[in-house]
Parts: sequence; structure tokens; C-alpha cells
Amino acid sequence: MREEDYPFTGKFLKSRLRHALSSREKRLVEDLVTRVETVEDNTVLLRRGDLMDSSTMLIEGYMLRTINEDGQRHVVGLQVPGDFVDLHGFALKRLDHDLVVLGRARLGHVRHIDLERVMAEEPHLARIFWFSTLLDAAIHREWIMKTAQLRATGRIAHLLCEIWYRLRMVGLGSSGGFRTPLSQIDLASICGISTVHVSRTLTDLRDGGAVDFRRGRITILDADKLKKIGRFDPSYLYGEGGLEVRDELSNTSNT
Amino acid sequence: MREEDYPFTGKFLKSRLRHALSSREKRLVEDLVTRVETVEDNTVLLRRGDLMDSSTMLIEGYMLRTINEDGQRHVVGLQVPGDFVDLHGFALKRLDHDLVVLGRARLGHVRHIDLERVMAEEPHLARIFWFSTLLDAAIHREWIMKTAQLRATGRIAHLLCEIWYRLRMVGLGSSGGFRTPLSQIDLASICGISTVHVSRTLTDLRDGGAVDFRRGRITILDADKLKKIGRFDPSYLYGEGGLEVRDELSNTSNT
DNA sequence: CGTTCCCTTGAGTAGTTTCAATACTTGTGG
DNA sequence: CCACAAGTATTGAAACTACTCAAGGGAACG
Repeated sequence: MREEDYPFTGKFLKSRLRHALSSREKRLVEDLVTRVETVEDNTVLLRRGDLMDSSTMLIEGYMLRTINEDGQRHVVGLQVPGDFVDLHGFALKRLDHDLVVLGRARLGHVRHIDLERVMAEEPHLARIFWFSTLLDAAIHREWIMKTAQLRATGRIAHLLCEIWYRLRMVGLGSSGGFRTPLSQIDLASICGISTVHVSRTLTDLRDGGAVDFRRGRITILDADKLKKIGRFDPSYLYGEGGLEVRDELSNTSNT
Repeated sequence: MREEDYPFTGKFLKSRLRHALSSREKRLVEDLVTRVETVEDNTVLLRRGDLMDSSTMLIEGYMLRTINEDGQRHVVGLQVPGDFVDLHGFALKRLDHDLVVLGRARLGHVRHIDLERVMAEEPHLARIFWFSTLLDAAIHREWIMKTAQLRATGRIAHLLCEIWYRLRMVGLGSSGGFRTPLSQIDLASICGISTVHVSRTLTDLRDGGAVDFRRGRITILDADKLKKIGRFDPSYLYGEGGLEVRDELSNTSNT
């Protein structure tokens, strides 16, 4: 029942709904992975508009969801190990964006034919898969809100908090920080600020004693300070423990 | 087979995958709606964290997805008629945000028990439902990108284009514009700019001959101009015709 | 007919971008 | 092992975009 028993899918929904899966179901999920490969930095797994007949489990490494426009790539999503990165392609058939490997990654491929069979036979599992795609949507919503409501420092702080939490949920990173190949250019694209300003913002965050960002290695200097700057509340990640009211005091104010 | 035959769900996925539904399936969907109600402006359909046992079809009117923080409401999504607004609550059980009626709306309620039954018996329909929740995610991604990449004028233009297109897909609005109870305050919240600046931006757009926004009534003065300002490309809405490559020239530039 | 909410306009300021120059890193081939 | 190139990060100055504060006008509702 340990993660090692599921080398490809052991991180899938870990600290989330994974506890709702029976051993049999976990095994079914694991056996869906029919091919595993290691890919290099910048590999394009999938291009916008491609017809899909398989989906991919991100076993190790990072991936970005990007939209290319005017020759520039804009990051609209970030995936960490354990994410079934393009499962939504099963229902959508084609994606509206590209999926690009960041750094280096191990990928597990799942054929849609097999998915179809398992989902027809296992309605509970089908619901779990659906759930996992909606998790991405919840993260998207948080990004929308944070980009709209926070200034540069808050956006960066929020993003770093999110990555840290998501990694910890799947058993990666440590209480002191985490490793990631994300560059300042990526942060800029995600947060919608210029690279120059990212550099200045990171200097502020470091000098302020919140977080130390350097390529490859992020050190959390003061978690509370960082969360406060990013107004970070992890409940949108649907971790174990469930959703509480975000700000109980504020809830009396409307209707 | 006309929309009138399906008074509650006739707009569901119209101009999208609706053609993939058989008459029998359309009937099944229509019959899922067991209770219809008309609700007033500002009604909170659902609050973050509420346990859900039914989902809602937006038959007429608009709704907002909002996240409340520090007593302020931030809009993270907008729904138009034909949207199965909280279908994702079926898989998620609780939502991470609130759903609020804008203006006045007619809602059709669907019990999760019934959904469960239909989906178990109709795998194709199940896939269609899944698809419809992922559509929201695609729209979220576009919002992330546009908020991150465009300045105020572009964001407003993009938003107005999107609403216009989405309405037209379900047979509402006209080639000249559309009606909506959206206020400048709502636009500000969605686009992440101050209300003061929204006002100035709308003045610019009107003076520039692109669009005339006034509460309740939006007039498209020059669609091409508006689309250009908002860098609007409707393919992320997954309308009939499918996804093309966003910018064919740019695609040769990377890997 | 007044109250409330929404929108507009102006002035001053804060936050961010752009441009440009420089320095640091990383990987590559000599 | 060093030299070089390419990509990435830092810094400064000037320009610009959008914000805040503040005051006034307008529309909608009772």
C-alpha cells in the first residue's frame, strides 16, 4: 500500500482524494500506464490542436501549459509530479494550449482506449479522474484572482507558496524549500510582470527575509511572512481536511 | 429538434458539442431538470464550501463566480445562458468559490442522484458533461493569459469580445451588440483594474470607435478593431469548426 | 424628492515598463 | 582546463500606466 508499490502513479492525488481509492483501484490506475519515457528540457509533449489518443501522467519533473501568440510563449499553468497533465484531452479531444517539459521529466503514457474501458467499468474511478481535471480549474481561478488583485510582490509570493504546497502534498520538497528549474523568465510570464521587475521583486523578498529564490533552489526563509505577502490560503488546492470558509468575518457582510 | 423543444436545456453546448447529442440524449438532459426558479439580482446560489447534492443549469441571465476575501468580492468567472454553472460540484462535492446571480436569472436544478444514474447508463453523455466543465477551465486559462499579457484597454476589449461571442454562440445578442447587467465595477474586478481606470478605458474605447459600453447595453462599433485591441481569438471557446493553430507563423520558431 | 449606487473627471503619486549596459552561469568545443 | 557563446540575472534612469484620493454629476429606486 506504500507509494513504492505504484512507481508511476503513486503521487496521483496524494494528500487529496487518493485515500478514497481502494488498493484495487490504485492498481487499475497504475496498470493504465503502458509506456514510460524520460524527456529532456523544452520537449513539447503536445501542441495546441493536436488530436489526442492518449494522456500523460507526470511522474517526475515539471511541465508548463503555454499559449503561443506572436511568437511569444505565455505560461498559463504549471504541473508538478503526480499530475495527470492532459487528462482533460480525453474529453476535449484537442487542447487549446501546448504542454512543454521544464527541466527534464519522466512521463507515463495512458491510452484513451484503456481509459475508456476502465471508466465504463469503474464509475467511482471515473468520478475521481473528473475530479482531478477540475482541480486544475480551481488552480486557474486562484491564478486569475491573484493576478487581478495583487501587485508584483504578492503575485510572486503567492506563486512560490503554491508550488511549495503542491510539492509537499505529493511528498516532495522540504519544510525549508524546494528545487525547481523555473527561471525568472518563467515567473515573469506566469505573474504577468516584466523579467526586470521579477528580479527586483525577488531581491525585495530576499531582503525582507521571506524567501530566497535562485535558479534551481528556492529557500523559504519565513513561511508566515511569505504567505501573508501572497495572501496565500491553500484551501483551493482541495487538500485533505477540506474547504473552510476563507474569511469567516467577511461572510456576514453580504446578503 | 428545435430549441423550443428543450425550454430548459436548449442552449446547453449550443454551437459546441450539442450536435453530438442525439434527440434521445437531449431529451434525457432536459428531463434532468426537476425544478425551475426565477431569482433576483445578487442571489447567492451557492457559497464556497457548501456541500452540494444538486447542480444548476443557467437558463436565462448571468452569473458570476466570486471569491470573497477581506470582505471584498473578486470575480473569477462569468456564466451565460446555457452554462451548466456548477456541474463541477458533482465531482468536487464542494466548490472553492461562490456563485452569484447578476441581474436576474432563471435556474434549472438537477439532482446529483439523477445525474449519477444517467451518467452510469450513458457513457457518451457522461463524457459530454465532463467536456462542458473543461470548457470553463479553457476560459479560465484565457483569462490568465489576457490579464497577464494585456494592459487595461486590451483586457476590457478582450472581455467584451468574449461575452459577445459566447452570447452569440447560444443565440443571444446580435451582430451589433448585446445586453448585460454588468457594471463597470464588475469589469474592474474581472480585469484587475480600478473602477476609475475602467471608466477612462471605456471612454477611450468609445472615442476610438471600437465599442460603446453603457450599463445594460453594449454596442459593438467596430468588431475588427475591438478584436485587435483585445487580441481576441475565439478558438479557446471550442466552437464548431474546431481549433486551428493560433498563429501559424510563430509555430516554426520553437523546437 | 431624497437617497443610494454608479459613473466621470482632475491632480498627484505609486508601481511597473522599457531601454540599455553590465555581470553572472552554464554548457561547449578547442 | 580554458575560452567563448548563449542564456539568464542585475542595476540605473526615464517614461508611462494605472492607482488613490477627492469632488461632483447622473441615473435608478423607493
